[in-house]
Amino acid sequence: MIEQKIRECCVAAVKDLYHQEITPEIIGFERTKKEIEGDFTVVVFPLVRFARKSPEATAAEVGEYLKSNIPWILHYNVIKGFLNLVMKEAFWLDFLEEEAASPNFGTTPDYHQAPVILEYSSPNTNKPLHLGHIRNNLLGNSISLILEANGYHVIKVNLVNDRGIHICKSLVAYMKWSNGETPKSAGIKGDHLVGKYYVLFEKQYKEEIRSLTASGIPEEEAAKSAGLIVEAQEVLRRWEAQDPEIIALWQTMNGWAYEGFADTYKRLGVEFDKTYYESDTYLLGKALVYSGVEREALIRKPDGSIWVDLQDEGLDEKLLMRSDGTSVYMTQDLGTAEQRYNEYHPSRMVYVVGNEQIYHFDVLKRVLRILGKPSGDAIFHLSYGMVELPEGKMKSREGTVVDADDLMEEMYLTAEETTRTLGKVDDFSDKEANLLFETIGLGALKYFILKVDPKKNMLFDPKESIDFNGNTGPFIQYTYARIQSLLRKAADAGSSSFVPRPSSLVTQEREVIKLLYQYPSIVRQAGDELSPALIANYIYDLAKEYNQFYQEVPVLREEDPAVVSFRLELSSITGDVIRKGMKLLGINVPERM
RNA sequence: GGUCCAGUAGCUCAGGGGAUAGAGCAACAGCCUUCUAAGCUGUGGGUCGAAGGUUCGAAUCCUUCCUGGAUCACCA
Repeated sequence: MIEQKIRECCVAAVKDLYHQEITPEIIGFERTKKEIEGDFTVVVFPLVRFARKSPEATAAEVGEYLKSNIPWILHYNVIKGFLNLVMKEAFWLDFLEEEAASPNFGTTPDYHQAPVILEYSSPNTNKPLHLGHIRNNLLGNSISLILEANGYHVIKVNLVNDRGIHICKSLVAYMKWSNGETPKSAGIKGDHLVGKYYVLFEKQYKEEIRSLTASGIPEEEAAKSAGLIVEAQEVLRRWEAQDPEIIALWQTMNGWAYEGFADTYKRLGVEFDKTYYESDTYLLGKALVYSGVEREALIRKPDGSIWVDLQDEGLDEKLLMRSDGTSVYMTQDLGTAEQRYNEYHPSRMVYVVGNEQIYHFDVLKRVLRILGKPSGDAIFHLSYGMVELPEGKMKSREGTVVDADDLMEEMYLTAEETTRTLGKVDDFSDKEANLLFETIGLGALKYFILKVDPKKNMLFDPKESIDFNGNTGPFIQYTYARIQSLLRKAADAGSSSFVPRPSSLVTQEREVIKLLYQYPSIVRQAGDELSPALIANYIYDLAKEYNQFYQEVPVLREEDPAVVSFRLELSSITGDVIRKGMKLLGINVPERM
């Protein structure tokens, strides 16, 4: 890595020239800005106090030292405290031949012993997936691929929320009003059918509360005493008592939901190594909590409920077990964390969960620590921001939820319309064309979501369809398809595979190579920060740079066959990096579009 | 009220101690007899929420304030 070499050489320069010891980290090292001549820039301001000279003089002396000690440096220039280094072309050409052309470029060989457990998706069986889940799933899927590229063994797990009072609500509604309809008889996707009954319950429940309050009952009391909610609670009791009738219906309706989810996951392109169900895990953690009481790390209140007191740590008291001895979400999460930790001995357990649960994970880690469990330190909550609509947060009650299946279908249709209008598929078979629409539509959606920093909230306006021009998935896909078109034409013309070295590089070639050089460090950084956005923005920069090259520099039209051959090679490598980078985002690229 | 996150061009987003703050969209003006115009080039557009502070240097770090959001359930 040239950066390390240059940093070390700067340390040596300060030692030899100024007889001072410095550490490599204090040196500023970056890519040279585009308008200025140079490939890499050393910021020497931090060195001037050791040199006791002006920034310009320091930069010049260090520059001279670097040039005579690092053979790859051709020359340098100094602007204020910025030492701009120009590398020899051989440096870039060696890089292309020896690194970029390698199939493993940008991936680290498998070297991490302990796996990483990555939990994401975590749907609720009474609601179909919506845009928020899409972000979650795309992030989880992409992060798993990025971690794998960085040499980690990733175990992707899904924890399905398939029990609880909310699930019982859809059961009650179904028993009352369905007349036994099924996804098949209703012609509705399973998860949507279940969701329909959940919504119906909420609607009727609200109606019931309204009529109760109209007859003079306070709202709070009405919400508790309404017949529907009482029924749902009764169903929950029967469920916990394993009532065969309830269990059977519960299994049937959950089965419908899973069939629906499976379709959505498939179209989104996400998958899991293991699926956990809360109905299996909700009792886990109780023993942990009891042992915590015995060790007096937790508090049992007179009514029997168990709490953890985090007030010394600046938080509140938090319930861990109800007074009737039943467990809450936290109890279960304590249990599953321990279970996974003991099963896989992971180096990290990453949870892709929305930022509304920051407090939950904070408490979870603290409680595990209080209980003396090391699993708490392995937990990392990847908290991502919400997807907001122009009018604010998505609310299922107000019908402002953007459904995942609908959105994917819309993207497909928009892709089809745009593509047909442009006349791009006139010579495609139906099958090829449909595949292309899916690739472009889903590519646009995925890129749109993944290009923004996971931590930040993002805005989605359903009225404005996701763009296909500019900083978008289709733009990148188009660039890739263009490259493949060039390569096909060249292959047809029978150009040789021998790639001679060009006598010199034009600016556009050099800029593309410099960006290619960044790729491995971007992949590493994306792995360190668990941020697909870094890959997305990088691939965009690369595609944009390549397009400029493509537009301004002849490839096949070039007369010198050696230059043609080199430019094809550069194009081919760029195409490979675009494909690999997009793959890390879970986005496919088409050979033609 | 406590805690946490965010505020950068009209809009959506990059940049998270270094040079004159960048892209895309939208607007306007160019570029297809030549490798795919889902492209390329150019123009306009900014007191980086505000004020202080640290620093040779601050959009970036610290403090306070303003605005928006999240969260603080015997929900998950």
